[in-house]
Amino acid sequence: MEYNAKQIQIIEVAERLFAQKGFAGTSVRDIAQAADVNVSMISYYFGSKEKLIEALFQIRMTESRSRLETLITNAELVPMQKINLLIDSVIDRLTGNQCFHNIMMRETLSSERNAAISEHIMNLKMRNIELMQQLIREGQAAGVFRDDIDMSLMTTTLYGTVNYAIASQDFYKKINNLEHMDQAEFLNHLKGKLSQHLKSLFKSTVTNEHHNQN
Amino acid sequence: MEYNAKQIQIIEVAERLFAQKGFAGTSVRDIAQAADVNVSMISYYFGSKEKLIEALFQIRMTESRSRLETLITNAELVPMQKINLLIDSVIDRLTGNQCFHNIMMRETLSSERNAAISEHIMNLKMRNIELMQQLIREGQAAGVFRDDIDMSLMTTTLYGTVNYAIASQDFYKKINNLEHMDQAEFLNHLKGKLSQHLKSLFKSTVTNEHHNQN
DNA sequence: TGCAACGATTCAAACGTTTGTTTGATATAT
DNA sequence: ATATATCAAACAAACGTTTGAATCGTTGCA
Repeated sequence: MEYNAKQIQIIEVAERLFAQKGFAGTSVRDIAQAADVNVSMISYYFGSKEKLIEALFQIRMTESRSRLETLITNAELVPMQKINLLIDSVIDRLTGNQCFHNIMMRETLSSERNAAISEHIMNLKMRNIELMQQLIREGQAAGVFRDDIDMSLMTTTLYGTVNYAIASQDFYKKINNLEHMDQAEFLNHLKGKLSQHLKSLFKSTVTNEHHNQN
Repeated sequence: MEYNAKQIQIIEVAERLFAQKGFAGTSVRDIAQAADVNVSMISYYFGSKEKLIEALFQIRMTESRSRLETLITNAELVPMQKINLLIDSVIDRLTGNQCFHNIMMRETLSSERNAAISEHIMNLKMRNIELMQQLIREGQAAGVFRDDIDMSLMTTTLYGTVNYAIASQDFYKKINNLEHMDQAEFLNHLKGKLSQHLKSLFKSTVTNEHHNQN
């Protein structure tokens, strides 16, 4: 499915509004006005509001497909370097697509799920955890990673931390007295801090050195 | 502000529905039907749908106030034990009030914020981070914690991990082949895993031993 | 070049529902 | 008898979607 310029314009505006106010909280008239098109264009191009958000997911999901996989699997790096690469990649991906990941988080929080969207999210998570699994196994085979790593909880910490940091960035700004920064400057700062934090967190937990039971 | 039995019934039903479908996605008629009361009772008792969710926040926030503070500050425990107590307390609080924290997460993700609710959330986060700050300072004064701990990112990892784990519990269940468990059994399992995971994560990162720069 | 014909696009208006809230009559309890 | 609680019904506004006429850009033929 390819989309013309006007359709993409509508999708991008809808993405921003869905992130700001939620799917149910955004009316098709809101979207039409912000995208500067007639209300009926949304039904005309997408069929319905529901199909519009499905189109958004379809686009963003195919965009992200296999961007990282080859980079990580092919690089000739030691396992810990690959983990660090993965961490930075997740930080970049989530900070670079805040609106979409905001929407995805909202969908994850919902019980009444759109089937098509649920499957998109499920597929993405499967890919992510398989990638992580592969990296961990590599490190274990090389003898530098511990054998008792809880994979799904490591990914939970990775995505959970970055997601939560982005969601409460206003609070983080206030707490750390960074309100003087503009958005781009602040985001760079946050990315650097997150990268440093998560890398040191993962290093201490994942490597064999200095391992002691609690 | 005290509420009678019927009001509490309405609030609890609303909490469940807001968590399942979002605030905007839940109609007052949904709530009235699920709570088995007439539609007009919501306006009658709370004034409006907006005031209803504010009442929910007011109740849940005052409930949680100063439950933990005294427990932690007064206990005669070593700093690391206090941190572990904090971790378990956060896990208990978030798993025990999934609906409410789901709603709070949704509010955090929103840009168009209700002022009263924003302030409740801000106050809660302030209390949480001050508590963490106090514990960390104690450990540093005792010489067992590192001096360069990023407080706000540690809390981000703590809350982010637990929140994300709860939000994607269905996925976690599927990944770890735990679909045979009933909800209570699974939740216990998840709490145990989270506790173990976060404690080991914090221990390696926070303590002075084996510290090496990356 | 001129023009008819065509499908794709755009629009204001209207459609039928659903929304949050109010009303006014009735029931219950103190 | 007085205040509180409950209800079906009605309210205007907002909702997602459809309609049908108007406009646009391209193509085929004279």
